[in-house]
Amino acid sequence: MSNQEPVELVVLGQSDETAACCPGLLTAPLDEEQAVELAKVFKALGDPVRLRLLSMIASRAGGEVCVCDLTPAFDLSQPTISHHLKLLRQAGLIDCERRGTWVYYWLVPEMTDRLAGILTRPAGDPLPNRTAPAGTAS
Amino acid sequence: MSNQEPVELVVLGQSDETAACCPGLLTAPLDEEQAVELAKVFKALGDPVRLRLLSMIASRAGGEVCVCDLTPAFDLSQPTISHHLKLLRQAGLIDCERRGTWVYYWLVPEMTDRLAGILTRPAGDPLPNRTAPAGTAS
DNA sequence: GGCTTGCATCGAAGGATGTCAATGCAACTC
DNA sequence: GAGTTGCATTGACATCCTTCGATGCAAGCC
Repeated sequence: MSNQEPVELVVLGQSDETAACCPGLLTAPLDEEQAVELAKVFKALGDPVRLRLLSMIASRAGGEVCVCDLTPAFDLSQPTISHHLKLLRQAGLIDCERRGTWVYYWLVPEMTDRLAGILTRPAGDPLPNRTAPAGTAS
Repeated sequence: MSNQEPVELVVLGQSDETAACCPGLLTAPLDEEQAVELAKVFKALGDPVRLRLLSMIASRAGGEVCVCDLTPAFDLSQPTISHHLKLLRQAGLIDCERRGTWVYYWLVPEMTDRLAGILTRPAGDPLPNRTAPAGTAS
């Protein structure tokens, strides 16, 4: 289950040029290819249901959640939840494994770590005091 | 320009209960309302064009970029770029100001900081060694 | 005033996305 | 084996998103 589809994103175990990547979104202009890859991950986070699924999975004590615990938490059909889980998995944010009748999901913390890093600006960045951009115009 | 539409998201200057929010996505299950608000921001990041726009704006030396410098960097029409900038602005990720003929955009670092925080897991989190989930099943 | 330039807004068109009921399939129970 | 349960996949449908050309509007220039 964890390794049957070749579709998974590889923003993580990236190769060479993209590995040099991630000084972060905020320090140098992203090139087209990097942007396309990153956008897939953010798009996966761009839905309330998926965000709640991810947080339910991530905050679970044992680190894993059975789908049977996730589905009833929503007012949505089982196929819909299954679909959202699939998208999160394809984005590399979670992974899963079947154990007997049940399927368990867990967070891939390397991916959220990476996103956090990408959104973090370099240490001594001034935070320009733009509290009042002033009436230069408008 | 910075303050004409009441549409802007307020995931930032949030009020009370949501202010207590943000121990982060990864530590406690998100409630519905938080998820909806957060999803809007991530959705804004879920497009390659917007990611590139954001990174071009964020990584700019002076901290600001004129639209006239952004538009020619893409193979897209001017209205399309304008639309993407609007979405980024509504998400609270950037802001802008008109100066004479030109409009300048800049990053709202508080928002990216907040996102980074949301995606950061608590310090001593074990990073479960799931390198090989083993053949428990599948 | 009239003209030009820079950018936003307005429809419209096509594709992508979220959702569901129906179905398929694996595993467990009898 | 037959039946049941847990989850994924399929196909259909409504909605949303991205993109465009056309247009509007503000600001500077003649």
